[in-house]
Amino acid sequence: MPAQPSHNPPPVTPDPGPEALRADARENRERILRAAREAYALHGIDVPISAIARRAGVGVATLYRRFPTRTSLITEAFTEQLTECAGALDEALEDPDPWRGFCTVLRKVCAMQAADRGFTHAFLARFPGDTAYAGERDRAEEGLALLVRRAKEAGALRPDFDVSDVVLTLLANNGVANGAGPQAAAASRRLVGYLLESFRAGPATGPLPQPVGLELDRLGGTG
Amino acid sequence: MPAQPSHNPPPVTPDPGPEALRADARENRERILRAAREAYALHGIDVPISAIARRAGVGVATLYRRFPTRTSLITEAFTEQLTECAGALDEALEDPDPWRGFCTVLRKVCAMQAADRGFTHAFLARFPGDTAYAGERDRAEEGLALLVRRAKEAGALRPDFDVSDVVLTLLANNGVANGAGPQAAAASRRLVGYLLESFRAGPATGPLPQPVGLELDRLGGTG
DNA sequence: GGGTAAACGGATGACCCTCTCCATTTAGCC
DNA sequence: GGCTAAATGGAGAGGGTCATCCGTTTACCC
Repeated sequence: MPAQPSHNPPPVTPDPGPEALRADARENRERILRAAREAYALHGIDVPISAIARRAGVGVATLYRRFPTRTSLITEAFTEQLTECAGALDEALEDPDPWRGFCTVLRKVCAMQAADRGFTHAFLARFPGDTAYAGERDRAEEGLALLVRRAKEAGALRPDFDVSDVVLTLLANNGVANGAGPQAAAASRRLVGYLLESFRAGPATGPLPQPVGLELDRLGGTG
Repeated sequence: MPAQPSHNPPPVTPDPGPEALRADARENRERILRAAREAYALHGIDVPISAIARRAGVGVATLYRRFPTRTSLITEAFTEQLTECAGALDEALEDPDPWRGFCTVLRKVCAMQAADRGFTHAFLARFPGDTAYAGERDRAEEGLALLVRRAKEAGALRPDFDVSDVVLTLLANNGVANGAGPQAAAASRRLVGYLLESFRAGPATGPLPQPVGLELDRLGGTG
């Protein structure tokens, strides 16, 4: 649907969208995102913008024209992984064995956390006034609650497990992923192994400390 | 043993030690340490030196005269807590029930982590070329290994538990402590509750992922 | 009380990071 | 091939932190 040639005035070009860009600009946009993902995965979320620009082979101004603020770049860079997480949850929900689905999704997301230094930061960080992920997050919370309920009803997940314990797991895994250096992946696997054993319904488990109402959006690094 | 009055030349005054300071200087030194501990506990280890100096009511230069580098201040500020940890371990070793001692020391150290934002950072951070804690650390590793062996021999700790799983626990707890904000303490308690259940020797536990040889001194934040 | 060396603190330099400006280059269309 | 608007990139403003310098103040000893 080609537009009228002479005047088709978008009010203030609020967000042209990547498709409306000139070919070279779109190419550069992709290069920037790739460079950002690599840099975040390797060095965490604190890498300077200039380093990303250098890695992408573009000037700083180019980066800023495409991603006006630091957080907009981070948001965009991790959308792919967030989608992957959502996909893992969907798969888990389709598994006829809810406990297996539960284990699989936790293992998968934790492995992603361990493989990418920046991912967790982006995943858990509070983006000031940001609603970019809100939709995904709500959907994830619903799906998670459903999965947990099913696993409990199947008698495989302990009854005093709380949905917020998933967030607890992610936070704990985050600590391991960020702290264990080159052994992050292996350490994360072992932690998740321990926790899943704990989560499994068993004969004689004593009372746990109270669950905490951790929510995905109330988490955040240093605030 | 008073020194000769006129000439008793220490080569380059390598480290006068806090006792040799003038009264006001020693007072200020204490004020700085107190302010640093407060600030680190509240805001994490990233607070600027100037903020600590302001909180202590001294100038920046005074702080730097006493603690020439940023890390030297951090090291000194957390020595107290490290000593407390070592004490907790000693108590645990004296407990006739090694499993109870094991649980107590893990609970205690994790609670300290959760209560103090900066503590874990300081505890786990790699201090470049630093050997200040080396002695304490070696002693802690020995004691920990002994405690773990006793708890296994008592049949209370699962046989495939590895000493490095203590570090794993600390890292995981660190993630929770840093991520859960105001609920850090409660979240940490719940995590430790789950993990201790997993660590307890039980009838039918499947194989765990391989242990990782995490060591106290090979850990570190972002490297 | 007076002398002296220790201690003090504000100003300052060096460095790094985020984000902007503008002269120059380049892609897309006729 | 030439025109035009989009896109580019380096230089630099602005803000923040670490660490130092030096003129002034203060504690300690006699």
